[in-house]
Order: sequence, then C-alpha cells, then structure tokens
Amino acid sequence: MRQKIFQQTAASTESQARTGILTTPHGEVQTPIFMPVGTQATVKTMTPEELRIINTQILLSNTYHLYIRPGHELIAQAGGLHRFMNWQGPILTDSGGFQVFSLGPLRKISEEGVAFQSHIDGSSHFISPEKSIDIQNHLGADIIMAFDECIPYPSEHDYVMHSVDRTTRWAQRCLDAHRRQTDQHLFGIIQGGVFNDLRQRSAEALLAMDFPGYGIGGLSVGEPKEAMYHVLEQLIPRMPAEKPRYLMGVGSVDCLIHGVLRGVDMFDCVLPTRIARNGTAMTSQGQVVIKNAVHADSFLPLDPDCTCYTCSHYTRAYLRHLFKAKEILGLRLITWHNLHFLLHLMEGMRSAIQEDLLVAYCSDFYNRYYGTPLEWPPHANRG
RNA sequence: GGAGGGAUUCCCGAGCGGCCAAAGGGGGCAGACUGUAAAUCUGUUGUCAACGACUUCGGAGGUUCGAAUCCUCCUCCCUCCA
Repeated sequence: MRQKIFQQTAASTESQARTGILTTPHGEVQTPIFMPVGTQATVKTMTPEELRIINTQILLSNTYHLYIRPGHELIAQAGGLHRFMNWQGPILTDSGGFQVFSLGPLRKISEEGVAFQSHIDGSSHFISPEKSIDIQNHLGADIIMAFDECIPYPSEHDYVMHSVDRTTRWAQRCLDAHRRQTDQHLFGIIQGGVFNDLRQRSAEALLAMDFPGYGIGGLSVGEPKEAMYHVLEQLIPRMPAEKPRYLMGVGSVDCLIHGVLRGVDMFDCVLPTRIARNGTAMTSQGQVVIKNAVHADSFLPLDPDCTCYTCSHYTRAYLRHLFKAKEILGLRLITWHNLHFLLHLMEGMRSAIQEDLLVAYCSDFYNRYYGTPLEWPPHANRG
C-alpha cells in the first residue's frame, strides 16, 4: 500500500460529490479544485503573487514543453520547477501524453514510446514512459502523471482497446521508472474513449497497480458532453473513494459542475486563460465577449458580483479599449478575472458540499450562467 | 511661369477596355477556443423587396455593343525646373 495522500472530508447526499484534502510536499489542497495551467512554467500573464491573491492552490505544468525548452536538466540545476518559477505551492506536471494528441502530425507512436518532432525547431525527440518519468523526476512536481496516449474522438473501438492496453503497459513502466516515490506522487491515467467497457478495462488494470491517485484522460476532446458525463457516471463509482480523481483538461462551467456532481476532485484546463487572452470573460451571468461593440460605453464592471482585482477597479469600456488597442494589460486583467471566477466557483461548490446544499448551489449558478436549468439527476431525461 | 506624376469601395493600396462590387493588407463587425504549436484561428465587411437587381473607382462630358480602365475639359494633391 502506497502513501495515502487524500482524505475525504464531506460528501453530498444528493450526488457523488465530496470534499477532501489532498496532501502534497508543498502543501495541502482543498478539493474539489481547479488547477490553473502553466504549461511553460508560467500561467500566462500572471505572476505567482497574483495567483496567490486569487487563492490558487495548485498549478499544472508540462513535461513535453519544459523538456523541449528550456530542458529538464536546466530546471533541475535551477533547484527544481518550484524554485525556477518561484511558485512554492503544489505543482502537478502532465506527462506529455496530451501532446501525443495535440501534436498529431508531428509524432509517431510505437510500443516503445512516441517520436516527436519539436514544434519549435523540427528536431527529433523520443519520449518513452521512462523518459517522461525521468523528465518529471528532474522537474520535481508534487504530482506527476503517467505517460499515456490521449486518443482523439471519434476513434474505433478496436483502436481504443489496443491503445488502452498500451497505455496500461506504459503505466507499469512509469511506475517502475519512478525514482522519487517519497516526494512525488505518480498518478495513473484511465483511458478508454467513450466506451464503457474499455473505461472499465483500463480502470481495473490501473487500479490493480495501486497508484495514489487517478487521472481520467481522453475526455473533452470533441465528444458530446453527454458522452463525457455518461463515462463519468459509469467510471467514478468503480474508483476508490480514498484516492483523488482528476478529470484532465476540463474547465468550462458546465463541465466543472457536472464533474463535481459526479465525484471528480481535480480539474485543469487552459480554457479560462486562453479565452481570456482572446477576449472572453466568464461571469456570473454567462460569457462576456469584451471586444463586442455593445460594451464600448459600458462603465460597469465585467461581473457585478465579482470581487476580483479586475472587477473592482476597471470597467467593461476600459477592458474593451485595452483589447481593441492590443494592450497586454487587457490579457492580464481578464485572465486574472477568469481564474478568480473558476476558483471562486470551486470554493462555492466545496462550501455547498459541506453544507450538503450542492445541487441547489449548482442549479442556481448554472441557471444564471447559461439561462437554462441544470439537469440533475442525470438520467431524468434519458429513460 | 514651365515639365511630369497622381486622385479606387471606412483607411492604405492593386487593377489599366469585358472574367470587377473591384486583389491584398489594415480597420470594423461577429464566431470559435476544454491535460496550451494559441495575445490564436475562422467568417464577414456598397445598397436592396438579395440564387437577382441597383448605385460605386475626384467632377462633367465623350468614344465603344461594353469603361475604374481610352479621349476632352474642370477641381484638388505631389515632385522637379525657373
């Protein structure tokens, strides 16, 4: 039995949701949690101090990108990722498995691993499960991820099955290669696309390996949301209650709410930071595309219900002006707000779980955001 | 005073007799974005009762079956010489 890193603290009686504490070498994390993404050892536009102000508990960073540039050895030389980027809180590194998906045309998969062509200079690189773990051991994140294949949607059952089995073999190789068991927790990643039998197959094999936590990967890659929710409903009850469940790559408001209701503890996503840089804010009343002409003379805050730095000091008209003028402050201010917004949503859900009022909280939040009612429980309209 | 060059759709700028409502940028308007190849990408941008019609290429005339494109005059701008 490996070190126990997760402690459930409360559970919702009307859903699968729970709160918990995830313990890492750099501090505790209250779950359910959203993890801002700092792919290249920085959450784009935000300083660590600013991330602290909005109550960021844990960050994500990326193996592939840091390996390509500036190199994992350099980061180790700098004293590890925490020191390198000046973030002393918990960090999770993704294994590079997502780049197997996102860098599609630039890579070739084999049993041994994945041959990549650098998206920077075209140079050839090979990342195997052992290599990914070695890089992550050098980086020194608190939580590291097994090297997996993130499969596109749609994919044939047959392909997914072979991929799942390979990801399972890779998971064992990751476990065998891991050299910092005491201060880095290695999570396995359950794959299987939208096929319940393959999700189960993947889960059974990985649960037998007794990872301290599990990622649910290969979702939010283009499949209908209903399909994703259905996978979660089938899969999560089969996952151990005493271990954290991390739904990888998810960060829209509806998916966060539906994920928490189904028992997910951890999320990460580039969505809030990316759409912020492209001029879209998430607000209590739904998305606001700040570049749109309707905001030109609006001297109201982005979100009247928000207490973040951006909303307490700047108007929509000013933010729109910054975007129109291509001023970098605009990117920063909306990134700040969007991250605050999602972290605040998660905090709200944690409190609601503790008071066992989660469904009411989520229904209200969802309705104000989308203007349509939250569907819960899930099977109400599916027969 | 003399010699050239130029005025194009919101802006810059191609076009130099039919395939031109007019390339390409910019700007405007809108959409997308889910383990970040992203401060990116896509669509749209004369008018209308709109698979068609109508008005546009400094202004006024003219040549031609047909003109943003050729000719004449006018207006304004730029360069060079006195």
